[in-house]
Amino acid sequence: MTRRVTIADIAAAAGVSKGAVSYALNGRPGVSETTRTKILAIAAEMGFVPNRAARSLSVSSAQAVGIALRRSARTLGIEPYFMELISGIEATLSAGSFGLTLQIVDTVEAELEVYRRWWAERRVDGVLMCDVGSDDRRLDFVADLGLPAVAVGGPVEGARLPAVWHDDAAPCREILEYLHALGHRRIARVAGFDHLLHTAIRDSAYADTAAALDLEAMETFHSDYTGEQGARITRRLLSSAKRPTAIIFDNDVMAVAGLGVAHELGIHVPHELSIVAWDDSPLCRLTHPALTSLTRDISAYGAQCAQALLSIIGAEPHEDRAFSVQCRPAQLSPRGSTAPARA
Amino acid sequence: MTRRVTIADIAAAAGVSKGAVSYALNGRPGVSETTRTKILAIAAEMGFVPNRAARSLSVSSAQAVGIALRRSARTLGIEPYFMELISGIEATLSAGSFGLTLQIVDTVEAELEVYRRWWAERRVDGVLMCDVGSDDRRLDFVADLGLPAVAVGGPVEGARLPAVWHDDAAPCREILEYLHALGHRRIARVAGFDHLLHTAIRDSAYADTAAALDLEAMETFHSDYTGEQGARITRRLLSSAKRPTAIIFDNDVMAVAGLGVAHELGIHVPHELSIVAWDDSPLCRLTHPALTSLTRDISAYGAQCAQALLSIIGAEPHEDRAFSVQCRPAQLSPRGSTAPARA
DNA sequence: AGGTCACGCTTAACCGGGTAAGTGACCCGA
DNA sequence: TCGGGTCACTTACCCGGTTAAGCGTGACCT
Repeated sequence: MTRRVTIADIAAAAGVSKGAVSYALNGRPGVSETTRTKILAIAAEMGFVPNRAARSLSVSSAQAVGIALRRSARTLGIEPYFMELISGIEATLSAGSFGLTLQIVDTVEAELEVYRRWWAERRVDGVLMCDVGSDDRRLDFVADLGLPAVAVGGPVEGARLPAVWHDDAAPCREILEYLHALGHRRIARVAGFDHLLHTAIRDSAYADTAAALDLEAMETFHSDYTGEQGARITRRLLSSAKRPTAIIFDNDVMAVAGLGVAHELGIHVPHELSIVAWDDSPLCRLTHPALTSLTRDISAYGAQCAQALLSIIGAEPHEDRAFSVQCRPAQLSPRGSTAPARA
Repeated sequence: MTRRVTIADIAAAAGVSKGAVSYALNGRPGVSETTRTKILAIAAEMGFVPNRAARSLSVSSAQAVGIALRRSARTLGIEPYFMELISGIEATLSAGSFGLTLQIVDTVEAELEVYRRWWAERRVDGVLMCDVGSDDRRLDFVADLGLPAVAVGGPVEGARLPAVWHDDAAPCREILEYLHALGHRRIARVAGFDHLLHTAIRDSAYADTAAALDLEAMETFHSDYTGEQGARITRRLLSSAKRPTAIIFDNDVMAVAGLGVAHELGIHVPHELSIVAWDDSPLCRLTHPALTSLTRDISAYGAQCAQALLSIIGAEPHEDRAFSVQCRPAQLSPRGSTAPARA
């Protein structure tokens, strides 16, 4: 294992100074084309890769972005959402030769502390914030810190921060009208954390749409996105006297759990109960019947978030430095879990 | 947003030199207790956090480890395994104030290139390698590179690298004997990638155990761990003339898909078909019936892997610098998806 | 009293790459 | 022929934290 090769080594080999090598490698003026080619050739031959720490120290940029996830290991593991998001983020970042630093935290305080440390240490150039809440402390915190950040979700009112989001209200209307057209009049919804912004948005979208349709019942129950909670709520719903003929779940995991409960109670899906899931992961196609769900390209979403962050960091050509980006809303993919309500 | 505070600022405020501040902050001898306390107080008051790049540059350590995942976004998303593993890894790392750098790659070549770059850039101090294959190019590659690494899985023969693994053979025997005791004589197995080391180990463990028992059939079909493949193979198995009475799946995702296929074909689980899954994620408890599965604590496993890596990096008290670590094998958790075979 | 040693601190160099300022050499126009 | 300008490169210092070496002071020993 030989010593790493530094620009000093290249300079020596090429018979020029460190400075010339630096200019040559960074494509800056200051060296002749002949010398540049020679230096590049030598650098390639010696397998030169610049030391990240040294570069960071002088240009003061980490060439990395951070993401702190505040969800339990179990939720993170089972929800395909996060890994797909990360994979999309990662693809964009590595295309721009940025690194991704990941940390899992317990509490908001811990999360804020991570941001503070990352920024003070200059370990990251910016962060992506998931699970945006309706009145999120983190937004002001990072803005005060001066830490470049993008909110993954929104829209964020009076934002001092750009957000990448999609319209959640339209798909809600779409689902409800679809179920209504199928003849469903008693509909329930198992929602996610009620403190999250998109939950609030969906809440009111459902309420508004329900009011406009002649529904007998449209109730919402908040949960924590876990299968256990999803199953528990579904079990209660399906055991009630006037049970709903359709249930909408705010994520795929709860929907699968709900389907399990229906099986357990001998309630046939879709003949006796229709099920709709948000977030069309492969999970929705695993079950029988396959779940009708709201499809969105989460990888692409992650990619857009990363793009937005790179843009405010300034690593990107900032022609389209749009402050907030709205993505294509989720599309309803009808599958086997929805059917006309029985008379 | 004021300028970052550096040790020079603290030195000025305390009326001492940069060197003294450094000694004080790092708990090294060279300053009196009085001065040390004073410096620490001033540093705390000014909110000092050392610049990571500067420290890395002088001590040449990145205080970060890397993990490159070579799986498609969809597999990563849906398999709870990875996120649980990462969460365990992360917990240990952040306890030692190490960062985790994540990258997703397509090919082995890309993965090797990532390792080379990370190490050359000194972006990481070591890496964790998942999905160890039976004749894995990566092992020699990183060893040649001199990049500290730990294999997540094993055991690796003639290893130049430590590995953290658990006995896969014993649980295989346990499953097969359990199913045999339940009266099953025609058993099938839907396995994972055949190039992976643990797949090979399980292959021979099943073969050996099957030979010792009076089984009518014990066939294995390799797949790619996706639900689609799992469903396809299960569909073929259950449509055959002499269909198995029990199927063992090498991961939870395929098991859930298999259960879906059984429902689809009107085959009752567990009365007509028993199902066993490896890797007991919450997914296995979501379905109805809940899946009998092999439980192991994946977070804890990840934590041990990270511990091993920190130990060879030298960041840990290396009392127990065991070269390879064997963990507690998976335990069978019987649930509703297994029952006595029908006569 | 003189020598020695430990302590507490400063100085200065170093890690490796970036970059402003400086220096010849050369060309060009007046 | 000389001033002015450009080109090609070197010099030197910067980033911020670490650390070997140096140095003055006081204590302790003989």
